Amino acid sequence: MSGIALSPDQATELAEVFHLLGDSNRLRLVCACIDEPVNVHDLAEQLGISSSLVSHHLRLLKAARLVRAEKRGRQVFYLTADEHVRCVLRDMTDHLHEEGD
Amino acid sequence: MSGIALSPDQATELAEVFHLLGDSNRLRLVCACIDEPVNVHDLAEQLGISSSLVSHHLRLLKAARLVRAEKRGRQVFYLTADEHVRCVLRDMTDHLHEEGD
DNA sequence: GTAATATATGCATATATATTCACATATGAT
DNA sequence: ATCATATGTGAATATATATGCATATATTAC
Repeated sequence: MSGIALSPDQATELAEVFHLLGDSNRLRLVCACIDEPVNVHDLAEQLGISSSLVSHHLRLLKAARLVRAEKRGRQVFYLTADEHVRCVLRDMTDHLHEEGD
Repeated sequence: MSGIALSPDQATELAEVFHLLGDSNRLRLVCACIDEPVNVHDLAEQLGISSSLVSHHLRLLKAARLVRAEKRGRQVFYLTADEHVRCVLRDMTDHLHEEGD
């Protein structure tokens, strides 16, 4: 048989992570706070989208534990939480440029 | 600033790949033919879904060059094409089991 | 040629989901 | 207390998309 045989459940679990990274805004959010915590307002400004939308996306990312929230005063700082996802993202972004056919 | 600052275009490009992997059936397809070419019928049987649905998904995966098609007689064998994606998938599936909070 | 099998494809549709807007909640300053 | 700022949330909606079904195309066997 060979290959990686994923059970439906395993596939669903893994696919959920990829699905979250499969939206460009969410992907940019995870990448933006991969090195240090960033607050919602700064994330919104950096991406050029509304804080509300950022918040919506962060809620999903947090629920999947891809990011962690850290409250400081009235601001909330977010930080990419999943070490393995961080690895995958660095890996993928490294290869963004060396793509010649 | 730090973090990985993806331009909207870069994010879209990367997100497209993740988006494709973000469906459990497609994810299983890519994983199933990661080691050796597998034909459509076998893929359908292995996943327990229709050949039509497999074909629909393979078309998307092929368009994004995540898989390659290889025709042999009246069968078409598919093979995971993107070396980097293969790496990510092995990496991710390896960590599926060591997930204790 | 016909028949049978393997893939592909176009259409219809139900469902999911990204986004916006309005409003709510929380925190700090005065 | 009020005001301003930061974040979260709920509903509404437009769009995307996974799937099924019918049908088309290709290839082999006869």
